[in-house]
Amino acid sequence: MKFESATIKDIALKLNLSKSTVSRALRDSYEISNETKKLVLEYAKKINYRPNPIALSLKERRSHTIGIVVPEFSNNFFSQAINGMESIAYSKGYNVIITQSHESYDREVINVEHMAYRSVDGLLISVSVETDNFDHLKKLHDRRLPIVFFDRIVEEIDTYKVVCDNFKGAYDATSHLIKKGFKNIAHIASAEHLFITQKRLEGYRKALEDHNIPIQPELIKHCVHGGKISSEVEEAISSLLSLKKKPDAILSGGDRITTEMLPFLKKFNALKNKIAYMGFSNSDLTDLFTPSLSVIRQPAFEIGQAAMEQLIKIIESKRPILDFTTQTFESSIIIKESTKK
Amino acid sequence: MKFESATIKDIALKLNLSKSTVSRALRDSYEISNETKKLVLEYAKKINYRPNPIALSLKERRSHTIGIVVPEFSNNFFSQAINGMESIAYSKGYNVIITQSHESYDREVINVEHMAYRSVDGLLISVSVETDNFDHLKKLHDRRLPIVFFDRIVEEIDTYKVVCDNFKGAYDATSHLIKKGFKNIAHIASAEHLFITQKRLEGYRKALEDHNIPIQPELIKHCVHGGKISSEVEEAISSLLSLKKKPDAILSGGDRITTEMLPFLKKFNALKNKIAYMGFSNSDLTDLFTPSLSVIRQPAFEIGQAAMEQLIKIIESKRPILDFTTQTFESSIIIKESTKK
DNA sequence: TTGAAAGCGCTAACAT
DNA sequence: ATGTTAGCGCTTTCAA
Repeated sequence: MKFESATIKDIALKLNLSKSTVSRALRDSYEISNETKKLVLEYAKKINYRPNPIALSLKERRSHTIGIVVPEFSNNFFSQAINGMESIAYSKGYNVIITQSHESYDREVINVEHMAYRSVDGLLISVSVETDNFDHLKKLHDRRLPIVFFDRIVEEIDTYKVVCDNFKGAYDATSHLIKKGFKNIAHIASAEHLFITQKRLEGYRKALEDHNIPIQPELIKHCVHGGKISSEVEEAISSLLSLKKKPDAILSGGDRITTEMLPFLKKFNALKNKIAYMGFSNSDLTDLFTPSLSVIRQPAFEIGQAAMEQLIKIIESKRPILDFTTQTFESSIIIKESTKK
Repeated sequence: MKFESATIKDIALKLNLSKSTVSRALRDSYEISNETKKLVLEYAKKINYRPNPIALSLKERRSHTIGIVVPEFSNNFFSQAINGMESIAYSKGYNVIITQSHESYDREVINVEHMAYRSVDGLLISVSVETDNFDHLKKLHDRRLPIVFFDRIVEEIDTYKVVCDNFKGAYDATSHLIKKGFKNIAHIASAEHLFITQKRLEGYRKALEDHNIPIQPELIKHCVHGGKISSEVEEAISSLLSLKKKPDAILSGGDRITTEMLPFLKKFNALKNKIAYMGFSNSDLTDLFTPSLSVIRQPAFEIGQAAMEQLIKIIESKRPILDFTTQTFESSIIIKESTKK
């Protein structure tokens, strides 16, 4: 089943003009007489002519389309960031196509290549939790495909990056817990190799240090799949809860982990004495939980906007950009009931 | 900044062959000698040659790419449906690009046209809440672009459609409330012109009728933006709550409305006597609310899978399909605390 | 077994 | 002011 539409040739034939004249008339070129323009424009309108963007892309090597690759939409941080990206892109005349890696390295590679070869003008990406090899991105970067990283950035590729101050987010949250009087604070972190995991872990550690609390390695758990697999979160929690010296508070290192851990903690807290918890989360619904959830919230929309702005800057820059910067946003700590002493 | 990659021409030049020979060798044509093939393949591999899909699309009028348009990702129903679609598409060798209409008619038109002209092989769409003119879709449908509707379907366009039994979902939910002993059941519905709104409303009405409860028009509210605007939900609720004869239960007609109404009801219920509530929702988090939320859940993943299967069926069909069917899935009623008497 | 040439839809340099 | 031609990367007749 094919999908046909009118071409310049059709117009040229019908009007007894050459393709180039038609092309020029459509683009309102100064060299075309008003009558001809009018003729062409009218007929084009009549048959609902639309330039074929595929042909245009082939010709111009530009598609005015930007590719976005995120781990998953159901994570609110990403859907909000995407909204920010779209708002900028649309205002600057770009279209946007979006795919999910589903936290799979293989899927990410396929999606990235598909987009690149589909001639997107640039790529905005937050890598999957599995991704610890960056060749697929390096290759494209070396070939001058504009790329901007956000959130889960790739340190070793030199381009614009937009992140949250993950160190500070975790530091502030941990400090808050300490000030509240919690002593045994556990951290359920995401995959170890992720840059943001490392930063958040550092923030957690530093807060403990600064308050002279010894770091207990058994209180630090990693979720290899970033919480995507419920059982890994369950295991992390149950191993924490089976320690001789149980934690009295838990800090989650990622959106997915945060929501996955809630049912387990809720069940546990219903029986025994309370464990406080908080975590990174951009969900809109955290106030509706009982207890309402204390969270570290990232300005996802703004991060998305900034990333898109940087990307378009690269795309539209005449000369190669040399001094790439990393833009850092502040996250905010929102204290609710789940961290009440 | 341009993004260059190796072409058939490069290979031909380097190997002193013609473009056509190289093309054939790459496609393993029988007419090419094994030596030549080997030569070409090796060199192609060496320079990491990839065919340019833009050129291919221009030539073949096929992109092996499917476009998906949904109102918004943050609605779990849609992100789950997308996951179902992807699972089928990938298994059949298609790629997928996704956009959000943000419940805006204008944005939907732009996205749909962008995809169509970007040469997607087919389109999967659930229309925005604002969409009550379908010309943009009819036009493409008339031009033989394969389209499948899911969830928010367009009745008047003849193609495959995949939906939930919205009538039954609302009917069962309302019946449940009635059996629980609620007498004054309100319904906060989505935009009136949407087909699914009508079906859900019908289900609600029919359940009341079947139980000999008179329908009170003042208990039926519509959210023109489908709950996307928090204030419209607030207004609906406060006008319900200011009735002389207040409802004792509320049925929400859409995911977005459901989550938006929760804070208001929670606040209200904290003070006065309880109002029960339930609604359509595919959120993973409804069990974490207090009270845990009774919901009508749709098999979003399966709906997505079915829709994608139908679409690929159209795309790959040699002859035009004449007898289009509408596939209907059952939703399930999950009873939790929010509807306890 | 290989090559030359046309064509997909469009633009642009180069005629006229 | 308009037409001719070449070319973007690829496939595919048609010739050799």
